[in-house]
Amino acid sequence: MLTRMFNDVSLLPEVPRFPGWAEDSESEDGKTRDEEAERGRLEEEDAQNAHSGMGLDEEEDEEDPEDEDDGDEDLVAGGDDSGDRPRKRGPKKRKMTAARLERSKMRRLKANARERMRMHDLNSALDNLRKVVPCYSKTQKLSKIETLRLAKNYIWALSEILRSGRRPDLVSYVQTLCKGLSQPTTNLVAGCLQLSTRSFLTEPCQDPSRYHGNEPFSMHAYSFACRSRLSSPQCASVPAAIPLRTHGYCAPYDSLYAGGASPGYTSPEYEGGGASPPLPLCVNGNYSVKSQDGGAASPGTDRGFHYSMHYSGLAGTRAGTTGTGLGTAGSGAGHGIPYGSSGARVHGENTLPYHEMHLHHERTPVYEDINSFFHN
DNA sequence: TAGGCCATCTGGTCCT
DNA sequence: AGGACCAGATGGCCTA
Repeated sequence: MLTRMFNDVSLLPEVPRFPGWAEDSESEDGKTRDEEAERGRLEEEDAQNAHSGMGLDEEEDEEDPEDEDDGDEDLVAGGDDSGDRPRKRGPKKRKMTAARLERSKMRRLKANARERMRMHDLNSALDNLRKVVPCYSKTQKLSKIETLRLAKNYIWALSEILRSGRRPDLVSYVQTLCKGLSQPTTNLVAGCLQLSTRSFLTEPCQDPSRYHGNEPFSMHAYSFACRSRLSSPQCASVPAAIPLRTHGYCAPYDSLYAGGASPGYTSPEYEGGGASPPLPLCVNGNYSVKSQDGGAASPGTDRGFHYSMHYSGLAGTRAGTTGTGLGTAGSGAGHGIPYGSSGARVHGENTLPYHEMHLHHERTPVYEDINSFFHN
């Protein structure tokens, strides 16, 4: 069930795809080609093993020459009914004839293959989960347990935002995300959010008052367009700091409401028409602190390039970019959490080329509910 | 080298 | 009988 849910991307918020993700080339069922190739290879291996008898217990390989005939009617109570020992209860064991042995081997091999596939599915689902939690890296994957913990914290944080109708400040947000995580993962998440670990580990956590804000989700103080990566030619011409919003909602929420659902939001900076899509502005929080200035690392070596808040709000882009009515809607519904002020600011650097931002999720009724909730 | 993480195999249990 | 799921065991790989 969980596996199915994780694999079913339609159940997940819309995720803009990073350039690196394109390599995954997922097939319809969410499996990558590599995984499918690997699966095929393993199945072949199993087929070969079935003939060679690899991976079987030694005792199973022992054959009783007396049982060469089909001994289905030969039953042994408890496996041993000789001597004075009382007969064991339970179903009578059948003698392992050669035929039964062979069938047993085949069953075991098939079960192994199924188990392998099941675990691959589970891992694939975990990979999908890694991509939608706030800290994603292709080069340094979160462990399974850390992924689950972070996901739980992330869900909790989002739920808290929805429940309270207030925006948390960055520090408390990161504290929430990092609750129960290991130190390395905590550092990673903090790095993703461009927050020094020390700045929040020393603070008491979970202060409800941190979810503050008189104007829910107003982003006047926190609107930063991400600086375009110097290495990204598509973004090279984007002004360094363009307010994501001049009024109203913050980036991630904009992306929930975009596509015409957000009355009053038409950022004047991006109202220009024309067929060419606007340059995307993002609020990705990147790990690459060193590349804040002009010394941005090259894409090939930029570790931080993968550490990203990939649910970047595309608030800088005008609504309805794709002409589908969905526009940029939802593509930022996620990590681009509106932070309250705690001195920490989110500086995104990654600006994704427009064509890298795939809108592969339909808007769900949930988004509509959220929309109506915040507009009532 | 110890410890963490992972993939795989395996047997048990439950369900169809 | 067979499949799904689970947990224990085991060995490999990697890193501090």
